[in-house]
Amino acid sequence: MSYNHQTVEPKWQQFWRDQKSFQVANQVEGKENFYLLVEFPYPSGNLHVGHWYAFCVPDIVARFKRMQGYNVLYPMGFDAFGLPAENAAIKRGLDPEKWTYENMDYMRQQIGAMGASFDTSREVVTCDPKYYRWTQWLFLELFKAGLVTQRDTHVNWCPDCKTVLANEQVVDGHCERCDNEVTKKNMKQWNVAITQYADRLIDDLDSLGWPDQIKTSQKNWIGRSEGSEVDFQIGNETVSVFTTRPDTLFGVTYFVLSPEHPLVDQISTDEHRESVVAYRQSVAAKSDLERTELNKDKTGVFTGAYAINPVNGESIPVWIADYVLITYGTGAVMAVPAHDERDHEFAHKYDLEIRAVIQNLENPFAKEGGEICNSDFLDGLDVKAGVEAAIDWLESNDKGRRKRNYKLRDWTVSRQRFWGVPIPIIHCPSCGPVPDPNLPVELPKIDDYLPREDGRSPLAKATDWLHTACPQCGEMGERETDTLDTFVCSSWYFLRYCDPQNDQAFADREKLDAWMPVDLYSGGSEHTTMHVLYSRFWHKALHDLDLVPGVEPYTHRMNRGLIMGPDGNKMSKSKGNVIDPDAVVKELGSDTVRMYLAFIGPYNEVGSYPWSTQGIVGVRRFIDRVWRLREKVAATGDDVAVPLHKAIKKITEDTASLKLNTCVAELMTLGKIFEKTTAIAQSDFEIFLQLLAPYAPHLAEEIWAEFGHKDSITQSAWPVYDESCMVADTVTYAIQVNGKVRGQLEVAADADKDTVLAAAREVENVAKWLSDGEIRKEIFVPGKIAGFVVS
RNA sequence: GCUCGGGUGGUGGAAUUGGUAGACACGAGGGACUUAAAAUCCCUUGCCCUAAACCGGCGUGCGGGUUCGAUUCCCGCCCCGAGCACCA
Repeated sequence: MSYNHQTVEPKWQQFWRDQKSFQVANQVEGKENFYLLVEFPYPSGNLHVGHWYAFCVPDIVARFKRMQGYNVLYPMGFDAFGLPAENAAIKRGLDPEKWTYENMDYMRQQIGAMGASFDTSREVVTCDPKYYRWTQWLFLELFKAGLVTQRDTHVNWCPDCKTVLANEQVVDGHCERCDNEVTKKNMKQWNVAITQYADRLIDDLDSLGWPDQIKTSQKNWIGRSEGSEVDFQIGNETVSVFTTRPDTLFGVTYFVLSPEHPLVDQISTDEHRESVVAYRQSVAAKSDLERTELNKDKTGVFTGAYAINPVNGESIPVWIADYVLITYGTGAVMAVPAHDERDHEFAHKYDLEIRAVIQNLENPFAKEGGEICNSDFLDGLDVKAGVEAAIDWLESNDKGRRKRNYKLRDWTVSRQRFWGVPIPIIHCPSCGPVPDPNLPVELPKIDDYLPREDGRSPLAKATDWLHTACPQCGEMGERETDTLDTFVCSSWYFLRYCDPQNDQAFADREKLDAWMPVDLYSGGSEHTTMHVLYSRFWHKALHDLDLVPGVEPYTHRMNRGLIMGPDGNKMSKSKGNVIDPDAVVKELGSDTVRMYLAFIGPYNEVGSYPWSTQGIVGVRRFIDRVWRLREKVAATGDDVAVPLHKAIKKITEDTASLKLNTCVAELMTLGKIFEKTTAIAQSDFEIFLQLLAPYAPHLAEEIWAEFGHKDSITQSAWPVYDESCMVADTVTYAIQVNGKVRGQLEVAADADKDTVLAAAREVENVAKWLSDGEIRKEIFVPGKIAGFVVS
């Protein structure tokens, strides 16, 4: 009878539920804890192939580690607040809460049908007041520590979502969620001081064994550069500039302020005021995208003012130009057209002086006109050494300050949207912003939750909720109406998994000590400069407040690849190339899908793999073959010790390093060997089933039970290989002449060098090649190569 | 432009302290079983040479180098993907 996954799989899923097979205690005597984390999903309403790839393939590792004797935490939950759920609800005219909870119910079923070994008793739902009470509490801890402030901020505004976005949520000038073009606004917003942690976020990466790709992405995003700050006088005002090239100070020929710089009005002369005002208006009207467009012609106007270069007292013109950004450095730059491409382009256009700096040891700051030059130092002095020398010179003349700058901006966390965590702050006319001690501050029920054009959150419509007394002085105040960015919710959810029911604290410290840091965190590469960066920061901030152990939340982070449609393109409804996992599971089974996804490519590398409707059939054929193999099982069978122990070794090592595709290949190879036997010893086949169990758990359980086992195979101990069982009686040597293989030789495994080489000479084809000349050298690689060099 | 990955059959991919390139799977071709088909099983499958096999030659993006031997190490290019990008 052929294998019927439609009855077998639900049976074992029910068994695991009934037995609470995957509920994990925080401590188990004699077992080491292992925390495996996957990113929890948005409750979008349906699981797609990407979810399967994200949840089921790491599940192989969870099951493997469990059998190896680890106490494994593999939890699941829902990232339930935020724009995706809200926008979907708006589109369908539904209540976001109802929509979200219905979706979660459906997705729980789908996740159950995967057969993944999640500990569902630890489920975390971020829109549940029992959860977001602690999101609010943690937010207030950061507020009290001075890491959260409300202030005027140059923000990214999505006109479609009608809310502020963090820098990380703007992709190439477009909203990360809806892809509309983002505009700039100046608004009073809540900011979290992630920039205070910029250095630690970079430097602590060194201690983590993460892939370089992830580390460098984060470093690029944080964008640290080292240089110095130099003061220029403009009239009575002192304006600092940040420069990475203080060694070019003698080549400064003009000075540029960002159009938004607060001093522009003050320093502009009457003669130039009109053009300055006009220019500032034209810049303000531009979107971020227009302003930063590549190869854009540089523009700017002269203010009429002059600045004094501190190193030589020279008077240089002050311009404003939008290639200088108000959000970086001091919003002002010293322009060195001979040594900076942008300054050069600008100087060329507006006919400003270009002056190169030639540095040598006798006369360090000689000057000379010229075109742009990149190598500025003679006699082997490199730029870095020159910069160091320049900073020394500036400091000895009381002009220099060493300074670091970052591209990273503070994290703007307030959102003008309904479906999020209310910011637990009360604005009091006398006391200012005051934390609300009565947590949770629940999201008010309102009928019209649509976002508004004016930038005010819809929560402002809940007037009863809005007006409340100041917890400090009792005066009537107003609640903050903005909600928190959903990335705040996800910055600590992995902590809550350690202690999900706790109503006294966000998590008990002992339980955090037991589980944290996460041993392996698998997720999508799109979160490298969003969620992963935010949560690292959040964790460090909590650590500084002595709320969590350790400075890093994740020991190892890996980015998974992408499953593409059968045509090689990203799956999308419009392309008609979407694979519905539910349909495939119905046809071929959950074991087949998960094993196929493991087989499709290495999980420890970021790649994109096209789904092959034919390829998955190959995996199903293997499952059917295993099912048929069990009929050959007897008390004793053929000797398969060598391939069996090789397979144990290979699968143990490669599962641990997430090369799951080669493990599936090895299982298939071993399956073929069993097919060639006349009978299979039950003890051998049980080892095979154990190796198979993480990959095809339902099938493995079914046959395991057929053999009379009462306990789940997931509770059995992972097989251990024995090196002595892996030694074959004979080995095959490749025989090379001048590096080319000319023959093969099978000899006893323990044959020594002389024996092998002597026999190798006699191999017919080899002898022919040796007769051409004299043997100059002999090569011997035990067990592999015997070789001769002739000439 | 800077940074980090990567380029292997018709396809997805194996194999690197340098040691028989192409495991495993898909696809393709041939055969067995069958009245027939499906399913299953067996054989072949990098390219060239050959009727076929042996033998031989070529072959891991391109060009050099080191070595008895290079997908692997070194130098110089090309291409693809990802991140950053008017960041001073």
